[in-house]
Amino acid sequence: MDAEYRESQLYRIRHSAAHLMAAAVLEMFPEGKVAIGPPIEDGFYYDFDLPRPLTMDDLEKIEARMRELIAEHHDFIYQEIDPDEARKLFADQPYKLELIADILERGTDEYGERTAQPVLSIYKSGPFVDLCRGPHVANSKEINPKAVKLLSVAGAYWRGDADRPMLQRIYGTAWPTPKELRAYLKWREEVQKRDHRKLIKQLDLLSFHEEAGPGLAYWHPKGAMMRKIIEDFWRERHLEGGYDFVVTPHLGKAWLWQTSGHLDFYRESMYSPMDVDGQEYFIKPMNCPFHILIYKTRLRSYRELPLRWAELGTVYRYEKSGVLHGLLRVRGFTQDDAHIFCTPDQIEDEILRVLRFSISILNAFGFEDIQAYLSTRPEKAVGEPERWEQAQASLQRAIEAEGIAYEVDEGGGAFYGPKIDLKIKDALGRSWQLSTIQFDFNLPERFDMSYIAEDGAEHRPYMVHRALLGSLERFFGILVEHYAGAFPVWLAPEQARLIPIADRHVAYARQVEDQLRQAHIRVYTDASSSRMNAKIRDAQMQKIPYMLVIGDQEVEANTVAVRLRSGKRLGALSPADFIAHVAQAVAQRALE
RNA sequence: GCCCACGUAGCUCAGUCGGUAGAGCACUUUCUUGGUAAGAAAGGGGUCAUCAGUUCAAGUCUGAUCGUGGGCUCCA
Repeated sequence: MDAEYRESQLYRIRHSAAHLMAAAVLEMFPEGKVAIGPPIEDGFYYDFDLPRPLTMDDLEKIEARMRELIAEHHDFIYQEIDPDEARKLFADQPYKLELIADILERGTDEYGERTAQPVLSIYKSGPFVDLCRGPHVANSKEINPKAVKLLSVAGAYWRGDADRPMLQRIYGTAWPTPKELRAYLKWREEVQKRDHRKLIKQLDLLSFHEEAGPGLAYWHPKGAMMRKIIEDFWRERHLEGGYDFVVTPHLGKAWLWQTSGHLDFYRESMYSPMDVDGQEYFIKPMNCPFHILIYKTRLRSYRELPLRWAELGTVYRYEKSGVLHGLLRVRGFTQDDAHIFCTPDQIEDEILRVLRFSISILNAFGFEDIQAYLSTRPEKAVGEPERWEQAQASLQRAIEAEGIAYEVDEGGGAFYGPKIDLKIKDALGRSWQLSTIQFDFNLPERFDMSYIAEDGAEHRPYMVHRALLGSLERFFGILVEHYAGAFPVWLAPEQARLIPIADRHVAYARQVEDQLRQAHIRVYTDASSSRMNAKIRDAQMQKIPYMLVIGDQEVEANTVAVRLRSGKRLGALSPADFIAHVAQAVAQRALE
């Protein structure tokens, strides 16, 4: 949340709306307890401890009451108070008492942020008084009652702590004008329409099976076709980018995971071990230890570094049941993983190279808006400080050399090394983290990796993990939402559908189909008994880029009548011309 | 994992007060052979997520389990 927003009138409107919502809720539940209620991106929430779960009916009543409160033109009055007054005022509000204690003892405000001076302040608006630092609107008339809407109820832990009570959080949104509210609600609808969980079903791309285990994706022929296209592209680019490929097993003995440290730090996210001949084996949650074993099969010379080893490695992680979410959070997924092993003086070049490589691949998939996040050394960390310094400097210089916008998360790195994450913005303006480029000072140590340097002595190589798309499953889900299922021609699982108007045109359609297939166009003939209109509708709903209508005229002239999914018609083209047209669209990665 | 909600045909959903289940689409068959987003008719299709319980009687009420959704926590 940026500083500009915090200073804005909109922020005040939302914050004040949250207070009025709390007022309405307390009228409904006089014995209810209030927690906190800040503005957030696109709206606000307030957390409550109430005697019963809220329903959508309640929400409507609360919203109606909020509008009345707004219309009553209450002033929001700021007042500083001393601790005793505060404790008295909020005597029956245990969450507020806890906040008061925190503010006084820890010098934090009600959101847990440090403040210069512990100041207790309240805001009064009508009958409702809240412990609050503000800011608020001066009077509720600054809130447009028709630009406020309550959206949902959800559970939320007090202070975000899973060991503390579960509260009920009401989410709402508020905007300067009803028009902006409508635009926001429309955007939310668009988000729902593009939901990949819906689209992968409608477009017959993937499925999940509760009988066979949650969080495990099944790729149908069309989904698998797209995955093949993505993988082929990925491999080709990696060859051009100087990578070699490795392939490693899906499981390994406990020794491997003890050595890597996963069993110490990560065990609760790993699938339970299986007993094989009295030995514990684990399904892999990561590929790195396997790549290291390959590295260690012989002595390595500085002359053969850097090594860049890539693998589409399928890993399994036991994610908690409540966090699974379509393709975006699964338990089995394929990382587009690679590890770079290099010498200290190669680091700078390697990082720049991998960053450029990553950006060019993201661009190819239609993601142009990229931001970088640099995470640096946390308090608890392994590895020599000089190495951290060098690694962080090389990361930062690479980002700056590429001229992409970035933010630094000081101390936000993993204990084993600093990293750059790349986030893209999709067609709806939402950010998704895709690429990650991270140093690892831990594993080379634990596995005692080395190379022989010019001086004839053993040295520890630098190791960089990187994934560009992240996981193929998640990336696929993001692609589906980005394109709303209408994929660019090069990615579309079915690029063209032949639509014979009557049965007598089917034979010619089959002939064209064969011709197009020889040109590697992914094409199918709709030979059903439906009318042409129905066939077109079906192809439209499947978001197929090209519909090729074939009737008497086309058979006669040896052409196809080309319709795009936009509704635009290209007229009659010979099969050869159509092939050339598609080749062009594929080369340009055009949407058409 | 936690809070709340939900789970009915392949899909999207309806099902009132507890009285043995319905629609549209899809599918099959027949008729229709058409010119750029749904031609018509007939037919098949259900252990109402699963397992227990209450009841003369459960899709409907209760509990547990599994799964899904909105969030929270987590994502070294």
